[in-house]
Amino acid sequence: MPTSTFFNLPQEKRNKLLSAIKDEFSRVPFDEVSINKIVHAAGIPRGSFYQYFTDKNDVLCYLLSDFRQEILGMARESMKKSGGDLFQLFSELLDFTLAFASQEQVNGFCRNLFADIRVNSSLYPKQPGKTAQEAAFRELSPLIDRGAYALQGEDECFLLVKILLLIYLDTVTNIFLNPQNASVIRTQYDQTLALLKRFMTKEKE
Amino acid sequence: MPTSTFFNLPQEKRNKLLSAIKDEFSRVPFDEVSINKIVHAAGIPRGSFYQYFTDKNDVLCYLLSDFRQEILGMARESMKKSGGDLFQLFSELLDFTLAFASQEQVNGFCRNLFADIRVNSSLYPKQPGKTAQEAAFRELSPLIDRGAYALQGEDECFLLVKILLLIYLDTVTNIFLNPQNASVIRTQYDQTLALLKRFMTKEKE
DNA sequence: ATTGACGTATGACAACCTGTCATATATAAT
DNA sequence: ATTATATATGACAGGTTGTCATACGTCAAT
Repeated sequence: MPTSTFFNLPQEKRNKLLSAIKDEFSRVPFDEVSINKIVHAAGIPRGSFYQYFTDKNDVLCYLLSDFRQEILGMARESMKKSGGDLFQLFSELLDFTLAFASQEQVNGFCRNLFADIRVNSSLYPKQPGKTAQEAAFRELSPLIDRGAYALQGEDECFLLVKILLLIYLDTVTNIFLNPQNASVIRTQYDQTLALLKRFMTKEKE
Repeated sequence: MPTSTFFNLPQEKRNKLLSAIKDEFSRVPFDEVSINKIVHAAGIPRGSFYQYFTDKNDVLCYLLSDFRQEILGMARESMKKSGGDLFQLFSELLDFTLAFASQEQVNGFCRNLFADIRVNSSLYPKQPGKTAQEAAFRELSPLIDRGAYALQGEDECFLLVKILLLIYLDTVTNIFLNPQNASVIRTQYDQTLALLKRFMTKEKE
């Protein structure tokens, strides 16, 4: 998070800096963001930047914290309206996000942010229709015991595999980041699988 | 992917380079990886590196393609043994991944890789027990209509929200990367929500 | 054996980047 | 008026990257 010095800045100066930051984050993906370019555009000396932020990451955190606030606010609204319908919430959440992101300046930022996640992980090659998920599914598909699950058609089977992949990836990531919590996270993983299994497995006749 | 020149390299030289690459990718997260350090450690001139790889990303792709192969191989095995049990597969998958990653050199690499994804996204602050997921859940939890879902206890409710969040995030990412496919991806999202809803919603009495 | 063609190797170069630090300046407090 | 504290500044050291003109080695055909 930015230092207090940053928040004490005269409005005008802070806005100019913020605008420069957003422009730069919209221009290129995160790892190509240049602090040099930011300070130049904002017309502040290089040293000042480091008075406000410790580093590029710090800036990103700040930008995202705003975004998170917006999302949460919207979520509360939706839940109130629907009387607590989770699925309704997540349906609206996507609309909201896309609407939010389609603002001129925000759009480039989002694109670069997400491009970054994906490219860095490189688990998701870019060719549409040829994602790693789809490739993996095509490999596994013929091996799946089709009779076992209460799924309607090939499509739903794909969706289930996709869900499982997401959970798997998230778990692995979590464990690497918090090795000390590995066993808790592992347990949660097993529980999640069990939960899905309970609902998706066809009753034996 | 590396150029053919790279694969034509004499074994010894290629191995030395590969080893240097793995060391460097184990040392620091992706965006701090230094091609300079790699070529120095491998004892090859700087220009040569660019003869083989176009760039850092290229190297990562190559490293990950190996990894993906291993995973896929294991998956086929598991499916054969279990007769196509998806949940069994994903349970074993995590074990396999963690075992694979606990090899000395691989471990650092994995840690850095995943750290990168997370830190860059910054949606996942580091404090254990205080992930964005958990924070979001605590916010939403009281608003959820507890009677609506066939879930057992608070824990399962949390797991469901977590799953929904993963799917949401994945969808948003996908749309930003393939805006031209937005509507297809959107449809898939809706289908996934519907699928989960069908199973998780309690029958009305 | 000479010539050319091709793939490969090389390292100097220009252009950029970052984080720090000693110094200067402003602002407030005694 | 003096001291303390907060902020501003920009030069600097040490790094990075990708390119390119040049040099090398090998193989084939004249």
